[in-house]
Amino acid sequence: MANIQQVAKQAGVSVATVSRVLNGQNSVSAKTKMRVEEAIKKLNYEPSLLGRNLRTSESRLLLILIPTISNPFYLEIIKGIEQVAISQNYNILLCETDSNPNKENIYFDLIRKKMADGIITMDPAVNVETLKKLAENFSIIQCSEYEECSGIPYVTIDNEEASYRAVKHLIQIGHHNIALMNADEKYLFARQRKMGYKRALEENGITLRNEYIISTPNLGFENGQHAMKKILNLQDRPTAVFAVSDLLAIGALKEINAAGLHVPNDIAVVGFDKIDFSNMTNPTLTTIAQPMRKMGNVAARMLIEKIKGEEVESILLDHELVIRESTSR
Amino acid sequence: MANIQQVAKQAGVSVATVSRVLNGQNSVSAKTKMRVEEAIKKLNYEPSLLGRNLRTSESRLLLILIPTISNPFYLEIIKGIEQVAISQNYNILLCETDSNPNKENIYFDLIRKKMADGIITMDPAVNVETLKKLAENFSIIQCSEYEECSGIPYVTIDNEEASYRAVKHLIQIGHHNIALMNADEKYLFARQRKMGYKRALEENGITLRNEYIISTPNLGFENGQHAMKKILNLQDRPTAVFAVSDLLAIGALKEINAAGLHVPNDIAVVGFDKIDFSNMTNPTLTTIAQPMRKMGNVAARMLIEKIKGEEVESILLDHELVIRESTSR
DNA sequence: TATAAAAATGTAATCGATTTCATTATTAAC
DNA sequence: GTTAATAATGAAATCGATTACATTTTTATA
Repeated sequence: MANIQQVAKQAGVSVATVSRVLNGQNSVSAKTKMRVEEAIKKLNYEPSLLGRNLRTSESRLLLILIPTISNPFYLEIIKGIEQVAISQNYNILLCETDSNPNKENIYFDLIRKKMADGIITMDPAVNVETLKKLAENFSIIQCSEYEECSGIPYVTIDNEEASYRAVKHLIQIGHHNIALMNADEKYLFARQRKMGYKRALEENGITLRNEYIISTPNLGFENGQHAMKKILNLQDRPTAVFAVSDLLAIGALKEINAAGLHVPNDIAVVGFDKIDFSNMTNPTLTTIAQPMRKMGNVAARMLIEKIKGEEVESILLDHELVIRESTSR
Repeated sequence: MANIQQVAKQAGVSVATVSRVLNGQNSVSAKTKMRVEEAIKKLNYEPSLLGRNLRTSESRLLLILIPTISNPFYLEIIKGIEQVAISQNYNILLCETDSNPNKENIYFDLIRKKMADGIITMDPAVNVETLKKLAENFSIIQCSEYEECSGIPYVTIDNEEASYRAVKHLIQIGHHNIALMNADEKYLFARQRKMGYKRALEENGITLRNEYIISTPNLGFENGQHAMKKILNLQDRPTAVFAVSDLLAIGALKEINAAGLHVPNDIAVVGFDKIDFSNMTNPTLTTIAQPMRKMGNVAARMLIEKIKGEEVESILLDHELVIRESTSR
């Protein structure tokens, strides 16, 4: 495990010259460059990033905060982030917060202690104040879910509009009794999607029924099952369900099946996200496709710009309604 | 952004003393300790890990190499690793290799350049020689999949036995024509599971039929669909399928359904891994449960021991057959 | 060939912590 | 009240790179 000093000695030059070769500066003569490269090869030298990072005051590490690693929705975003990060010589540290402020704090500490250069958070509902304060001194980008008045740049989709389209689709194929399986309204996206749902109903002269709106604490499969159970027990059973996450929708699918009912004949189902599994269910799931890969790309690009000290603006990306078996007979 | 010098100045002590307070050494008098702590608070000081890491020659970062982030099988292992890592003050860098040597090399470089203290790899089939050489100088543990004669410690399950049990279960419920949906035999686990399959057949006097063994390049959902298509086209269609991964099995389920056949009445299906989704399908999937969480825990513990310079031994963990709807009528 | 300009190289400071060793302050023992 | 032992503190080296600035070498120009 040689260091730069030993390489310099071996090549008969100063450490500065070795460093110049290492960083591809062209103020080194071809001859010395050769000598240095030979020394590097001979000693099997690899420059330590610990030394470099201290000197340059950067870690080239980006933090990604997600509530849970179990929702495939995030995975595709992560891939998108990584793609850009790697190409710009950054690496990513994946941080599962479990929406737990304590766990989140462990990762916040990493940026406070200079072990990370920036944060992409997909879980800003926790610890908003800390996040805001942190954003004053460090580079932070919000991805998918965001805090409205935090002043922290974000990339996301138009949730209200997406939700509106999903519900409108159900109405167009003839449904009037449409349930909304929503997330906890502490999440902005939940509030937005509810608005879209309402707008679609209103525009089509359908009266909103509060008992048709069910809220779940999380976006997991089991939550979908549980919520669906409640829906199936309603007096006037809805003929369609719009779930704000594919996992919820898949849980609903399962529960409807278990009740001996048929999708979409008895109950139509629409999900949200277009995770890979939404195509593996039986029937396949109609859903709103989010441009997850692109969202990741954009978030990473924004963050890196922010780290460089540039101004960045928030961005809304497009979404798409993907009609599949769960809404077509 | 204060540094240790400024804190020392503010508190009227030397940097050594500040460092001692920081690291909780008890050779500091209560009075000075107070003064230092006040200075820290006043200056809002956070010690830089860049400086510390250079001095201590460690990064406290662990690399986790996985072929793809899309298979939930790995996610639970990762959680297990993280649990132990965090508790020991390590952080993990998740590295998706796509089984691509070039991508793998990017991450290998991270350890060569001291930016990581160790590696847990779940994808040793790529770049075996490089891995072996790396293991001479750095701490590496293999998890789940491993290279037999590499001399690198591993934690995994008894794949042959697990496979044997799965197939035996199918035989016990009356099946004789059992297909094996296997992975590419370049993977050790694929070879081992094939052996278990063979042993179960032999012990029960069932003749092995080569056309019943289908091999897929990857463990994805689509591979399962594709392989199942082939199986359904066989002259003498098997009445049961054992797939070496839940994703494959879920793909198979889908395909069987699409063909208008019923699981398990027409064809029984057994998967492998017990990923969360194996319980969300319809019917739910009989599968071999791997102790993923524990495997992650153990791998992390082994790696940290190895980093400390201790000797570590390879470990085999228990597995379990979970019987669900796809094999019970 | 002498001199100025440009290119190549070296010296030493620097990043921000930890830690060894030396020194000073405190306590204990007689 | 000494002296020895112990506790507390500080000075300075160190980890391994980068880089500003100084110096030397080379090239270009007249």
